[in-house]
This record gives sequence, structure tokens and C-alpha cells, in this order.
Amino acid sequence: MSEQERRRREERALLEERGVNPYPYQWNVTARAAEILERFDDERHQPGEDGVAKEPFRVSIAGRILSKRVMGKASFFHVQDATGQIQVYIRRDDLPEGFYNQVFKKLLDIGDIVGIEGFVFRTRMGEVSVHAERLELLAKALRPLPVVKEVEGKVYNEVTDKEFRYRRRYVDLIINPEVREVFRRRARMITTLRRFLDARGYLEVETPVLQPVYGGASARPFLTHHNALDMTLYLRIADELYLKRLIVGGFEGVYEIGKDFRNEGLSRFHNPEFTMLELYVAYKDYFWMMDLVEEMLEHVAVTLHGAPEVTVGGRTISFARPWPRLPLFEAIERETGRDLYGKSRDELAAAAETLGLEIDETMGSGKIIDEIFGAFVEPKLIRPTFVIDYPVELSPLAKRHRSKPGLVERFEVICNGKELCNAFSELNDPDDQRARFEEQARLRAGGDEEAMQIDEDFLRALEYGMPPTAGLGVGIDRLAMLMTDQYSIRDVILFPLLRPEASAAAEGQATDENVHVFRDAEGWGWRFVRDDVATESSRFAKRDEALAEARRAAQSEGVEVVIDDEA
RNA sequence: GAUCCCGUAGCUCAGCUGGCAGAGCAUCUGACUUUUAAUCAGAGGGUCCCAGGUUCGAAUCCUGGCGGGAUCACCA
Repeated sequence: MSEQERRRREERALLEERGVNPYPYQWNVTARAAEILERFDDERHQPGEDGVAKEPFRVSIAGRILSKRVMGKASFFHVQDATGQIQVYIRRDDLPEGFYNQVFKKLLDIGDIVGIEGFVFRTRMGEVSVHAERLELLAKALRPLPVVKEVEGKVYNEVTDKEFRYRRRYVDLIINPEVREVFRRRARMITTLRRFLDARGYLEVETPVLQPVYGGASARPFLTHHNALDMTLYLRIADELYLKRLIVGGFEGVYEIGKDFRNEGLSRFHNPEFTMLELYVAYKDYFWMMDLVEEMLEHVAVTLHGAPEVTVGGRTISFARPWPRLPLFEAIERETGRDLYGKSRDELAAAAETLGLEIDETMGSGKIIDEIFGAFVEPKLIRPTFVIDYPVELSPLAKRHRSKPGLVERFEVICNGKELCNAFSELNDPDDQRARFEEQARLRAGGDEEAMQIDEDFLRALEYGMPPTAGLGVGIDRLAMLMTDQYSIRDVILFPLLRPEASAAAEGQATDENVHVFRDAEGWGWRFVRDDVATESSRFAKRDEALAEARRAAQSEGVEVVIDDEA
């Protein structure tokens, strides 16, 4: 514990000795900082010579102390509430005997949460402030807050360490107002989407996150286990198959905004859990859906920015309708000079190799086309663009194109070089769907861990008949990155996934019930203790090898793997 | 998974070719009743990420590890 933390605990004890509860129950807030600054009127509210205003502006506020300037028998400090900061002026002689010298000066710190009653005035230096007549501690902070100072727009001692900010987002939010603004804007964006869809009569629904069969996308899932039923469950990788069941059920427009989980790497565009909007509308096709997406995202941009233009990374991107609609193969031909439509797998592989891409045996034709698109086309598409008509191999849930053999009626919206939306005319022929699933099963047997599972119940639902349907998925986090001008997905997710802190692993969950991975002089190993009988592995040179073995052992024992913070 | 960069006080950071661990803010003591990065005088505070090596001597050099960031790969 640092000196400052020890001191704050002592202060708390001294407060308790004086009969002050460091954690009282409530405070009656009548005004917030931003609103006080806005409403203050010098004519009516500023006290005159006699110290009395025409109309005294009395307030009761609450917030966190962010700075403290003691000048003998009077002090100034800034308090921050949800709306911003306001200065408070406090004088010894306005408060009960001893309070100012013994409590305010000695026992209250930056970071403490306080309530203040008083009247609003403007100081000689011109800052609208609250003249405190009563001050009460509402919560004692035991850890010191990083002190960030700002003068004329220049910020001093700014906390720039990303790890600190992500691991202690609560501190980040206190000291970085622009971070609060990002998440407010994200919330406004989601509200705007919801209102847009509600206004059209679509039903917001919730479908299972825990699924016995996962599907709706190509991705590796997270596994979990249900004890009572003794069964493996998967965290959903997409909502799609359940939402389409609801279209079978007779709802004509359903949507869901929720988390999907994909057991894959992290990057500035990928977090293992992320937010997706999915929408399904009966009797519509992908052309109709393109119109809707344009209208919806233009509306979001205008609502958040007042105009369809959005600035991202110093570049202006317009969401104004209409957006270009570019067939996938045309886009590839435009950028590579090669017409790949209708080409065989081997011809595609040869083309890709002459373009400098590495192709291996396991890659099918759809995969090769996707590689070429990702390398040569996607990064070039900056303004929102519909890329349409994908190869059927890449799209096991999309309906075959009405006129172009080998393709499906599918579009992606690419914006700022990255996929933002994915949509299709939904496949509703149950036999074709079964054939597509079976093809996926073959890929799976061939080692493709991302191939889809056969979902028999979904096929049964289609056999009852699903109307023609248009479906859409929107990556909400990526849309939020665009709408808030953030470079990394971690900056639009409040608590992005990080490796656990070493101390957390050691203090938190380490029990003998689990398989422990450790490191000693001989290398990495694992051990497991049950009924005082220890099982210990031989040593591995690499942590990952020991970890993989430990996982196997843990799975067979039905326990967790714990990485010990030792050696 | 690969490559590069980073890890020093509560925060931001300096510390060169190896030689007593530093600054500003924060904290503590004192002064100061309209200050605002308040000011002035003083004080305390360190697992220099961890382990090993080289060396008379390591925050500094070397190796390995841990954590983070960036780029790439993977991933629609």
C-alpha cells in the first residue's frame, strides 16, 4: 500500500472518530454543474455590495473533488458531476467551528465525493462558482486519483497509458471527459437505431446466447458447460438462425441488438465479444435492404453529427444516400484487371498467386476470392459502398442469385476499408439449406474449424415454410468507431478483453480445485491436487505447451486452468 | 503466431558511452479569506516489471519470461 493510501485510511478513521460517516446514505441533488453554468445570470444572481443577490441562486450539488487550492482561511476546489465541473468557494467562517481547519483542510482529498449546499456567484476572476454554506462527505476515496490539469486547452499529466485506462476504465472515465463523451455518443447511436427500427414496426426480441448448436456465421465458438443437463453449450457467434425461426413463426420484422462471441484473435477491429444488430424483414429482398441500410445509417450520421458527413481519422466520410453498389467481381476486376467470375478453383489459385498472394491446398474457390477481395479491394473502399453478389461457397445461408449462377444475393457494406454490414436475401429452400449445411460439414471434416454445424431444428423450421426474407447484420462497435472517430475497437468498448493482471490470477481464483500452470527452474509445467494426491507434469520449454496439456487435464477433471504467478 | 516499440515515485516523464535513483504535479508540515497548472518555505515517498547472466559495480549491457501498444498474419 502506498503512503498516500495509508494516509487516506487514517483520514477515514479520524473522520469516524469525529462522528462523520465516510459512507452516508444519500444526498439531495438539486442542480448539476453544466446547468448551473448555463443558467447563471449576473444581473439577478450575483450578490451585491451587501452580499445579497436580487434573486439568490441556491443549489445543492454533489460530485467528486478534482482539485483543491487552499489559501489560508478560504479555499477553492473543483467538483465534477455527470455533466462536468464547477468551482466551489469555501470559507472557514461560513462553516461550523473547526470544520474547515480539521475536516476540510486535513481530511478531505482529491477524489473524495462530496455534497455541497450554497449559492452561485461569479468570482473576481470571472468563474461561476458555488459559495459553500454546507459541505458533507458522501464517499471517502482510499486510492489517489491521477491528477490531470488543464490550462488553456493544454493538458498536463494526462494519463496516456492504454493499459491503465482499459484496466481501470472507471478512472479513465473520471479523468478523461472525452472518453465519457465517446460512450454517450455510442449510446445515442444505439438509441437512434432502435427508434428507427421501432418506428417501422419491427419487434425487438431476445434470443438465446447459450446455444446447443451454434451457427449463423463462420467462426470458432466459446464453449461452456451446463451442469444440470450435463451438456456442452456454445456462446452464440450470431443471432441469425433464431431470428429466422421467428420469421417462420409469423413475425414479419424482428431485430436484436446483442453480444456475439467469437473465439478468435484480438485486434483494433476485433474483440472476442462484440455487439451486433441483426434485422430480418419478411417479403423483402436484398435490394430493399440496401435502401433501408442507406437510410438508417444516413439517419444515424445526421442525428449524431447534424450532417451526413463524419470525420474519421482526419478524413471526411459521407453517409449521404445513395451509396455505390458494386458487384464483387467487378470490384475485383477494377482493382486487379482480372475477371474472375466463373473461373475454376485452380484458375483462381493461379490468379491469386500471380497477384502475390499465398494460396494453399486447403483453400476453396470462395476463400481465394475472399483473399483477393480483402487484399486489393476492401482497403480502397472508404465511403460506404455496397459490395454485392458473393460466391455461393462463402455464403451458406444466402439465397442463390436470381440471374447469376454460382452467386448469392448478398451484400456487404464496406466503409473506411472495413466491413460494416452483411446482408442477404435469406435462403428459405430447406433442401438447398440442407445441402449447404452438408457442404459445410464436409469442410468441417476437412479441418475447417469455422465451418458451420448442421442445425436440424433450423432446417425443420424452414420446412414449415419461411417467407421470402431480407436479413441484415451490423457491427455496432465498428459503426461506433466511425461515429465517434476512434481508432481502436477498445476505445468504444467500456471493458475490452485484456489478459488478466498477474496479481488477479494469483490472488483471485487460485485454489487446489484447479489445474495450476507454473514455472520453475526446469521450465513450465502443471500440477493438480485432489485429496492431497498431487499430479505433476514434466516440464515444457514453452508456456503454451504446458498450457495446452494443462487444459486437457483440466477438461478431463472438469476443473479450470489457473496460471500461477510465480517463478 | 511474427516483427518492432514500451515498462523508473500515486500520475506524467528524465536518467547519455555502466559509477550514490531525479524533476513537475500529487502527498505531508508551515504561511496565506476571490484562487484557478494558485503562490511561497520545507519534508517524506522507489521490488527502476520479473528471473538469470556479464561486471569491482547494472535502472542502464546480454538472455529468457511477464504485461502493454503498434504493424502484419489469422479472423468476413
